[in-house]
Amino acid sequence: MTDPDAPTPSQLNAYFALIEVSSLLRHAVEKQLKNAGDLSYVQFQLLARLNDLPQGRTRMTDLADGVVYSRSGLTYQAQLLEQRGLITRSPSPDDERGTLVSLTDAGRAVLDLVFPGHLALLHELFLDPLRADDIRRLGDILGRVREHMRALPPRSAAPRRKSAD
Amino acid sequence: MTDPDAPTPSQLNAYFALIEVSSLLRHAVEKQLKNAGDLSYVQFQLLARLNDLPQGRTRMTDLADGVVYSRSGLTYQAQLLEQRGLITRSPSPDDERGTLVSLTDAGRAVLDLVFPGHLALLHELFLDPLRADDIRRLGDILGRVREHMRALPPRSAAPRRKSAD
DNA sequence: TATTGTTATACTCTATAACTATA
DNA sequence: TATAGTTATAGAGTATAACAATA
Repeated sequence: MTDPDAPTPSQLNAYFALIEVSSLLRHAVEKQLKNAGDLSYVQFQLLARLNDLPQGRTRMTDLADGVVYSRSGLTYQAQLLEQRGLITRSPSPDDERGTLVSLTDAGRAVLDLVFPGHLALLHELFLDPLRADDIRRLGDILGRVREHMRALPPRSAAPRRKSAD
Repeated sequence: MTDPDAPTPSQLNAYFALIEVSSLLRHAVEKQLKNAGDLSYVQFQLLARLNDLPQGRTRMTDLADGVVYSRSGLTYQAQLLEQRGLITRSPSPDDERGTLVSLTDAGRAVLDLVFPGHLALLHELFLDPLRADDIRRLGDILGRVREHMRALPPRSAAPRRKSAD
């Protein structure tokens, strides 16, 4: 009755809407990426992230940051991408333990191949029904949540310590 | 240069924030549900949906609605839940082809077991950093996106027609 | 002929732990 | 001793197509 955690209708509404929207969006995007360039969403994220880096390369660990899952999962995806010639991996000169990941021209080509459809879908599903100020506000609010989550002790994407929880 | 689909920084910001927030939230929630009640997120959604129905039961197809994936996927999850005694399946009297799914007492018990932690996490990760009016606004905006998506010809959760795309 | 649901199957992804090597 | 990354392995989830039964 006085459960402090009992969510208000407004809170539930926001939660459910977030879950359903992100889940539908992700599902549709995954399909598009698969069809257009035979990429999984994670692979696309990795390539896109590399593409956004000025130098076009990083260490594995930095690449994984925020893509949320285990080291072995990253290695697995990197292997697939390397086999397809979309990235290269080479030992880091600075730290001999590290691996530098680079986007290849072929990798950039796949991104180019996939991007138009990706953007079209993004508009069709997500952006079109919203006004510019809605979008700003949405980004603002979710941006704050993101900062909050990033600042929390990592429950999920724990670096390597003893998995709390 | 004049690509009509080129997203503005504000649009990109909203998109990336949505993806990261939902993905971190989902990851954390999945972990909690697994630990607290050995439920996958989908299983939780199915049980919760059944729990919200006044009669406590529906047909498979209606249960799948919005949980976004294939019929066989639903059958798979329903099998797991039935094996654990959390739901029952029985032939529908109205339509002999249909299957009625019901939540059992054990199913309700698992939900009760899992709910407190679920809500706590929801607050900790998602709701706490937001003001009440942010949450209202967020639910409003995402609610509109949701309606928009639902109204679109189903690319992903296509009922059964010839899979477009 | 269309629809409901199941089955068989193959594949992708993820996580855990053990391991190598460098710092 | 801690960190970067890989490997081995095992399990969970998903999709496709073929199928049976009913409408």
